[in-house]
Amino acid sequence: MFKDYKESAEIFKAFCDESRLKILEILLTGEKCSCEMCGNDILKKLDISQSTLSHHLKILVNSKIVNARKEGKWTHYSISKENVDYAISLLNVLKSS
Amino acid sequence: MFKDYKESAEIFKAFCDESRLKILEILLTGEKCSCEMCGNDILKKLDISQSTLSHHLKILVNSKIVNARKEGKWTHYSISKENVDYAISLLNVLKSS
DNA sequence: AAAACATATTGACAAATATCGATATGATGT
DNA sequence: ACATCATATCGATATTTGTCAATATGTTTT
Repeated sequence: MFKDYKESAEIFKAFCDESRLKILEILLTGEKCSCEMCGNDILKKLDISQSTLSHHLKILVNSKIVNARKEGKWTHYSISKENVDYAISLLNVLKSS
Repeated sequence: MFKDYKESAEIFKAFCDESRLKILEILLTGEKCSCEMCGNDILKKLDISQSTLSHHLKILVNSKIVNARKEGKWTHYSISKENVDYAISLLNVLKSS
């Protein structure tokens, strides 16, 4: 059973938007610093503005599925495999009984 | 990688709303016919109206996470473990590399 | 400390979503 | 076939979300 509906719903928000799935897919190739995220290449690939990217990154970090590690000028973003595992464990509950 | 962003996002929509998580939790105890869903007990527990429940059930069925089996007067709802597994497999991708 | 650059926040708006009460639809039992 | 009951749809509204351009903030380099 889910202990905290609000928190669980929050976690899955990470995955229910196309742009965020694309961002996660990019992070799948390894940690990316924000300079790489905002560099024209990736932004162009996503086809969203810099502020929209920032908004989505905030949601991803908020859901704890993405880690943000600040190092001087840049923030480095990476997928939290630990919390992906936690999300998976929540889904696994739905297979019980 | 995600083949179809739109479809994947759709699947995870099942889990990103508190009411839907509560409905899934109820279905976790086994298939429920709509009479049981709409019976006062469950509806009261969810604290939503009948039409709102119907709306959420539609989203759940649409995401394929919930099966709807029509049998005469009633529709029987159950969790599709197969598609929960599919959702899990999508999340597992995020742990690779 | 000023300039340059990266990123977050703000304010505005459109689109999507959650919700309700009322009504329509569709199946069952009489 | 009519009445009843279960559930879906409709129409309305409030809230949330995604998006952008503009601006603010915060870091680095000169």
